Amino acid sequence: MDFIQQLAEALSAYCGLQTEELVPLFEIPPESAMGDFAFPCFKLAKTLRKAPPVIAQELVQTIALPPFAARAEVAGGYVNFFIRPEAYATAVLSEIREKGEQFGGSAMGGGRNVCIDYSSINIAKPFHIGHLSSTVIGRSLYRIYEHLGYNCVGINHLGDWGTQFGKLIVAYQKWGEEETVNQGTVRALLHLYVRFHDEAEKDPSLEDEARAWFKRIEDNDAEAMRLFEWFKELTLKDVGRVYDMLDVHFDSYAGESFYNDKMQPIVDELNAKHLLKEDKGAYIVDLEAYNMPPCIVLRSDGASLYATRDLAAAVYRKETYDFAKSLYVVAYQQDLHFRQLFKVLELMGREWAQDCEHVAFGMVSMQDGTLSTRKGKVLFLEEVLQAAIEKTCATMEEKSPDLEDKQTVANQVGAGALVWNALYNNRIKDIVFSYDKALNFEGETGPYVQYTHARCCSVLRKAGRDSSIPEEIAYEALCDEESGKVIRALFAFPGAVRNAMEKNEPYLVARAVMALCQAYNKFYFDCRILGEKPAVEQARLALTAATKTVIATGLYLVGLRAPERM
RNA sequence: GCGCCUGUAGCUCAGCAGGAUAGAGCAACGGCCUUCUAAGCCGUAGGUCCCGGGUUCGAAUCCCUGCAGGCGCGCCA
Repeated sequence: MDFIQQLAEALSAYCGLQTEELVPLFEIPPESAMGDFAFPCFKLAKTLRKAPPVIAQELVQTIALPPFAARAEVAGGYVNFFIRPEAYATAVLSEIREKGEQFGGSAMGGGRNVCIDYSSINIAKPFHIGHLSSTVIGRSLYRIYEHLGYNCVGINHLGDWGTQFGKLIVAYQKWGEEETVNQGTVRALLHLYVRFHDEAEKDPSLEDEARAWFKRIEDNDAEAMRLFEWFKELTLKDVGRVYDMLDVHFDSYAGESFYNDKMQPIVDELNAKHLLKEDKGAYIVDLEAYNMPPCIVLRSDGASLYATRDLAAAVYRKETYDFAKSLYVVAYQQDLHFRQLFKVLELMGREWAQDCEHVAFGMVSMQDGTLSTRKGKVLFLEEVLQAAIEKTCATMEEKSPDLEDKQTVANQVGAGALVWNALYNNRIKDIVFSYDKALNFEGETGPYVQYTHARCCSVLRKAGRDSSIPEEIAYEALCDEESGKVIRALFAFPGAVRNAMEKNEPYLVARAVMALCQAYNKFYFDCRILGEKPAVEQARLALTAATKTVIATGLYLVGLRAPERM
């Protein structure tokens, strides 16, 4: 698997540069017919004071090719290296045989902790389509970091504090019933919340009542706390259904209320370090020197704010988990907030502020406008999931009516379509939600990948094999164009995983898995597997087993289940 | 007004730590199931890489000026 490393060593002798300097210069040519790896000579032109094509020519004539390389060709200013196909196949399949579903993983994390704040839902508010991004990006990063040897702490930073709970209590006491709320759960709470805002427009005194009730929560008043805890419990139970459907889990549910008693020390510290400044009655950290608006730490009435709470949370996480990295998977709207937060931490002398990162993602909207909880204009994620599952059921009824346990597979594929759709692009892109797109099962979709996995399983099953790769393989049977492309796609997978971690971009893994599926489906169409000569059949089965294993790993890292039949 | 982000095929996007003829999927049109899952495969058509400068042997990619859109900017979270 270290082809580039060895080619670089061979080059090093010629040009005098260190192997490590040469390795990153290598490229994959745009077409496989041009070679497996390319070395552009343009950068050497200056130091060697020769024209790139001349350097390329000399390189080809001078260097001693490692045994796995068939030949090197000059193409303009490039040297193109051709790897012996059987050497390529041997290297890739051997590594997958050894590592199995750990392929693409490593121990680079060294067991260090990574905190990942994701999903972070609001209590008493619906889990709507807009929460999908944070939930699945965070979960995917969790799995990618773990794959690379980190120990992750998944944190659901619950939005369980704020005046909205006062509003909710007022609404419940005026218009709610215990039974209705217990049955309707979050939907019922949402109705109350929406009604509060409608009525408050006519009668502003309701806002005062709400503030008074919230004050009672802050003061730990028994009745207020009972309702507050009840709302919280209802929401977590309700949302738990969606988390189960998505197979998402958390290590901590320490939310906003958890930090109530942890903010004072932060304020004291800011004060002691002379970072706090009084301004119009409020206390702020002036960030003008850093071209940012001030960070408000205390309101003029002395109450704490979002930033205060997040400062306390950041410090708590460092002290509790001693993280190597702390990620916040939150929409890009909060970009300024996080830049301020990290800057204040830095000013407090917390050097680890540089290990904190806002993993921002784009907005989700509907074709007819943005989502608004206050107006009750939301699309419940659970409804979308149900629709996806129903569509999957219908498809299966048509395509594979005899399948056992259709419901389980439908859940996996339906959820898979949504999750894949949310993770297939660069995080920062805005998404206009459409059922047509989210429930598409053809082309570059989750079901396509799951289908390819099931197809591999089917071939192996018919051959009476499992996904293990035999020691002895007729590698020369894997030298055709189609097999070669599958091998190359498998080879590219580990780099994609590392890259995804470094950039906190799950789509890099998704794209690598997609490329593998496309290569395999082409191979499957062009190359007969079962019933070929034994040596050929066995080699192609081994390639199928390797593909199945890597697709399964990729699906896991992105956050989808890998059904064996569908 | 200031700040952050985005602009590539009809649509959704990849490519952007500079490199070889700018790639996928969807939608459209045409083809492939008496052999391993057709949720698949193949083909056709479709592009002033937002405009203009600059850096470079070389720019979709880096820098600057515009234009268009999204988001944010003191007591919400």
